[in-house]
Amino acid sequence: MEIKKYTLKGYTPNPEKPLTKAHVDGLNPAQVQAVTTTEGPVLVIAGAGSGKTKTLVHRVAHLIDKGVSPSSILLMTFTRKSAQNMLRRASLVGDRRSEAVVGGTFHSFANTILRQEGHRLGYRDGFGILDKSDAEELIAGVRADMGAQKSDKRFPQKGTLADIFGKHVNMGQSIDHIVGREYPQFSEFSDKIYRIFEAYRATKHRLNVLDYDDLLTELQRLLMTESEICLRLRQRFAYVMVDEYQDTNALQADIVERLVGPGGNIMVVGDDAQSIYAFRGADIRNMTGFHERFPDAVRITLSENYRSYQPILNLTNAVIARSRETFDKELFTSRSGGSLPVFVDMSDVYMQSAFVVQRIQELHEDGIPLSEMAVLFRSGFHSNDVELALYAAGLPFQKFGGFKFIESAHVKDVMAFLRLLQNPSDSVSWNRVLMMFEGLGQKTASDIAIQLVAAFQPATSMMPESDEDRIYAVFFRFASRRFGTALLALATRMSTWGKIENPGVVLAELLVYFRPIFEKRYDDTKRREPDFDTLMHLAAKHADVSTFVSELLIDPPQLSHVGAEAGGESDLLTLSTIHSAKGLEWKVVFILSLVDGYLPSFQAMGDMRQLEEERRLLYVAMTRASEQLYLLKPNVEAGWGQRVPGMMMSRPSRFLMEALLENSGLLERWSLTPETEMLSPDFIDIEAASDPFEISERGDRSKPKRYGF
DNA sequence: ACCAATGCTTTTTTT
DNA sequence: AAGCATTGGT
Repeated sequence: MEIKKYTLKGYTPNPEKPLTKAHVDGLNPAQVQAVTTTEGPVLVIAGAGSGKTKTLVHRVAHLIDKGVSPSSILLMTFTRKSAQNMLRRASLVGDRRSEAVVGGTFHSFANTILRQEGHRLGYRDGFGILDKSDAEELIAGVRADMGAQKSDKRFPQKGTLADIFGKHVNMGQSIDHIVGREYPQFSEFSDKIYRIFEAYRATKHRLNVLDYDDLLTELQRLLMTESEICLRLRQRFAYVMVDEYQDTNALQADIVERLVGPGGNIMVVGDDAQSIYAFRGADIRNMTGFHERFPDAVRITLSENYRSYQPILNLTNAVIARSRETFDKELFTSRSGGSLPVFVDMSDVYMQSAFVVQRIQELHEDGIPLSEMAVLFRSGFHSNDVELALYAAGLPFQKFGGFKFIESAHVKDVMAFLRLLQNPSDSVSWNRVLMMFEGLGQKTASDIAIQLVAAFQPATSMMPESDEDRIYAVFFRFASRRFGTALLALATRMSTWGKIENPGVVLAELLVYFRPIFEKRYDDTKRREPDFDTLMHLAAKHADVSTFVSELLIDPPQLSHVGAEAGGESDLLTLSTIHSAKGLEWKVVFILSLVDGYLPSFQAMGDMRQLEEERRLLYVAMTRASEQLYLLKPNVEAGWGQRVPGMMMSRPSRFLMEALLENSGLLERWSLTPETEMLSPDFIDIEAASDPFEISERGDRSKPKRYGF
């Protein structure tokens, strides 16, 4: 039946809320400008705590109220969680329509597009995704095939190769160039490294898998070669916003540019002072050179800080003042009052833990919820001792960053089965699964895996075969081996699982099968057990196995650990690496082990660029605090570090000392007495202080060993 | 030839 | 805690 079109004149689609100024109320002039400048390219320099998220949220609501369709707004953020957060907040400011906004990370966006259009690039349906360790394993295999013999003792390790490949791809520079600059010791091999890279690429294609970088490069290739799709996407996403732009790399910037096209509407938001991902190719020139890419870009700077009290800002400003930023923005606030950041010097990490626990308990008793407090640190393991102390004190916490639970061996075991259901030619997962059988080792596993991959190549036979038939065909060749029966039993199971849609159900069945293997393989099953519940919980959120698997790999929950008492608690203390704390804030922040060697970390010393990144890391950590900031400095022993094991590190972070050079009154110092009992704030004049802040003569930067004594 | 158990080393930060 | 290299056992 034909439906007649009838146009209502002078009528725009009815927003659930009328067009009002609601979306600019409560914003400062710069924020209003950012919200209302909707057309053309816009660069927003947003200092820490300057209401960046609020601005983005209001902008989304504003666009929707203007009549822009929510599904034509694309919001790129650092994690899926932060996208969801923003869209939830936007729905409070505006209405529920904002939930239809497309949001996520570059990788998840690429994944979505490639699932739809990947066949144009030669991928079969249900391509798999390799996480970092899978990728490294595959690289190791390729390297072995190409005969990087043992005699080449100095040939790069798989992890190094992966790093080189990653930088090559993300920074858009030749392998030769990267190796020459960052790995000069391998210069002579750069030819061979390049050949391994090409072979690795071919292998991935054969296995129908993409690694993290491929998600981006293949999206880029799609945009380049399929102009029709590119144009369609440009029309579809008429308004693009990118958060944390300072942490994007050349590849991502190129994708943005292609996606937006000439004359498109793009807003990027970032803060060069908070750029902390250069180690994986992030390039600040995406921000500083924004005007070269988009000449008519409007630049807006948000520098009023709504988060922290002035004393905290004074210190953070002093820390960052010594780095050379491109965009000047001394942060200021109208939040008066607040106490000085506290510096506590302690003799070892046990004392540090005792202090953290006791102070948190006191503040908690004073009425500050645990969820308003955080303990931050440079590297995952820096919090080990604090975690033990928190357990002992019965304080519930959650830990972000460092090892993720998805990376632990038993979780990877389970996931390997699921990934094979998604993509049966994933030889990395086959290897993992096959090695679980008794009497089946490295060699046989890889033999079987090779045959399986061959069986899944397209056009192997004229007859269309089902996945399970192909698997059976291969397994039958090994039926007479010791593990033959078990192998065939697995094939049967897999074909059953393959028919179930609901990932929760598949996982439950899978766990029944896996449990005996699990019990035998691990001796600390008690500790690992709870992760299966977590997995079940996550699986329940997804519609099918394939999306469950890829989402878990692309946007893994950052949670690495939940404290024992934390089961049903809702008021949890946060422990987090500084990287994972990006964009968040708490009333009270403790920064652990502010020792030269931990922050800056050893490995960053001796390289100015890396050192500068460490400084920004400290800046990010300190600007997370709104009311109270505790800087902790125990003496630590360099245990297993490559450099001088056993060396005592007792100098406060150089960044802190430098910040205090001109004004030592930025801090308050507390001294602890060993009776577990804490003294009331004990004001010590920094000038009069003894050892820790004494500025000694420093050697040149190329000799990092001199620091720390 | 292949598997599996044992002991040594390594650990930044993450999509 | 997981990966590596070595070695002993089948």
